Amino acid sequence: MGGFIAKESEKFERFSDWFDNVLLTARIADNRYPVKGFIVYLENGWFVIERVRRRLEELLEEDGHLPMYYPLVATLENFSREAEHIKGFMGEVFAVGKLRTGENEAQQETPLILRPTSETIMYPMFALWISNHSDLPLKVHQSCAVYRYETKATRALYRVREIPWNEAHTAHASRGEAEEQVRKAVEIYRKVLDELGIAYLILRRPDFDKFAGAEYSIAFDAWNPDGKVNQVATVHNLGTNFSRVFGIVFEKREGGKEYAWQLCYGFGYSRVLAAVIAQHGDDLGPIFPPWVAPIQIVVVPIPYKGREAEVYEYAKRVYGLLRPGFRVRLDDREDVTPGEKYYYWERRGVPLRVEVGPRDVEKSAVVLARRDTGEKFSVPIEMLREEVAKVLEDIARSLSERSKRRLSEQIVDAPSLEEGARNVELGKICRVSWCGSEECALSLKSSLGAEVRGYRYDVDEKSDRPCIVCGSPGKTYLYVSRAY
RNA sequence: GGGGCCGUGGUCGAGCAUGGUCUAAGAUGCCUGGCUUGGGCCCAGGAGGUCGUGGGUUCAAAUCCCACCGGCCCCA
Repeated sequence: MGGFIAKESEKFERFSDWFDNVLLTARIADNRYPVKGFIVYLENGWFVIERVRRRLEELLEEDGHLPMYYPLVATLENFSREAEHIKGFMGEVFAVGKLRTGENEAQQETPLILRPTSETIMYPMFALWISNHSDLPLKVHQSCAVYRYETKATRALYRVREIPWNEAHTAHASRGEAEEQVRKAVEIYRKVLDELGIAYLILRRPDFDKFAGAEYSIAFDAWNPDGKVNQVATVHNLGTNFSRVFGIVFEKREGGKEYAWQLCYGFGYSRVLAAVIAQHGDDLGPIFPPWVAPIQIVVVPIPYKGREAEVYEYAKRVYGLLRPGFRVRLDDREDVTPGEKYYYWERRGVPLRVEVGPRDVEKSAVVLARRDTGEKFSVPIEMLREEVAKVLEDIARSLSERSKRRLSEQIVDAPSLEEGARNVELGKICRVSWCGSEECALSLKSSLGAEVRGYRYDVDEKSDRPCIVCGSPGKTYLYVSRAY
């Protein structure tokens, strides 16, 4: 009763081809839409995003974030208020205006811009709503799409021009309160990603790579089979940089006025979906963690000549038993062989298969087959529901563990620049000792040929080695890797 | 920002060098029927292509030239 042996050579060796293929055959996304950087999310991809969205929003709202929806467009004037912000984004904004329909129609008005992120759309409103300490904290969130005119090569889900995400924005009465919110935001994102079994590093970005207009930025970098890390979420402490230019001022309890302390943080749905596919998938296709799987269980009848009726009857019964509580599908197509059905659903990422044939009818049992390991085992029908629940849980757990293991295998300590450069070449995430100076971090970028992703936020990593660049005593470790 | 490669049914892909034999190979996927059914079986039949788009060269363009669109890769 052997299953298959999961292979991942294609995924690791030819990631690009593998990924594009999987998107289409597993009905996740279709990137043939004829506008660069825009894709169609198909039923399975969108299902996963919707599940993740609901869970994230639930956690945000438990923490007091109010759901709102802000306009897609902004005036160029508002967008330009914060100097660093506009510097960081100006090169990639979409402009919109009325389509000129006639030759002699007057020159069009100053174009509006499509949000590349919503600070400059939300904060003028914050200024209207916040006037005193009792108006704080203000926490809002929205799930929407933002638009960034990427000029580099785009890639479905990873680097797109229409980015589905959730963005949260908060305003607080003190620096300390804002700092506390940074920790809460990190916890919320961590929770969702952990539930998906995604393995990542939480890194504080070097100053030269922080969000345009932020005091500092924290990012979640997920590993990817091609060695380029995938930034799936970020948390930014804005300090009072934006409240100063948008006039978000509150009257303090003890009198006097103060600029509000602000945060913004974003969680990229399409990149999280990419991480789920890329980290958990194998050469056959994706393996969806059960709680986000569009179909969790597929029931495949194995009819034999002369015994079709009883097998189909039994399969229906099994299906009926699983229906309440599970997203289950009965594949009773009669002109397709069971083996073909196995492949069909495996390619679509269904985490668990239930096989029922004449042998099972006789024994009042079923065979469960795990998508992640290929393992098969027989379960008596009285135990069906509990066993299925247990196995699904175990699949989630083992996907998560396997992914964490992969991440730690991908991180390599580099004692020298040469070693580091070589490992970058091999698609590793290099951990290097660092003295803490901006110059040294900046120079790593060119000497290793990769992005400096920052140092650990959640773990205090003390370095006892000299800085890899300047040789002076190291303070902590920097992570350097190619990136999306 | 700089450089290179590529675009042929849904998907992959032969053909392009040396224009004509292309009424465009093959595979896979899809549809019909039969056979089979504990891992993609087999047999028979079928649908599906303005050769990315526009222009040019030519008696003749999938093939040569230009522009645009789209995709991939490398370097900053």
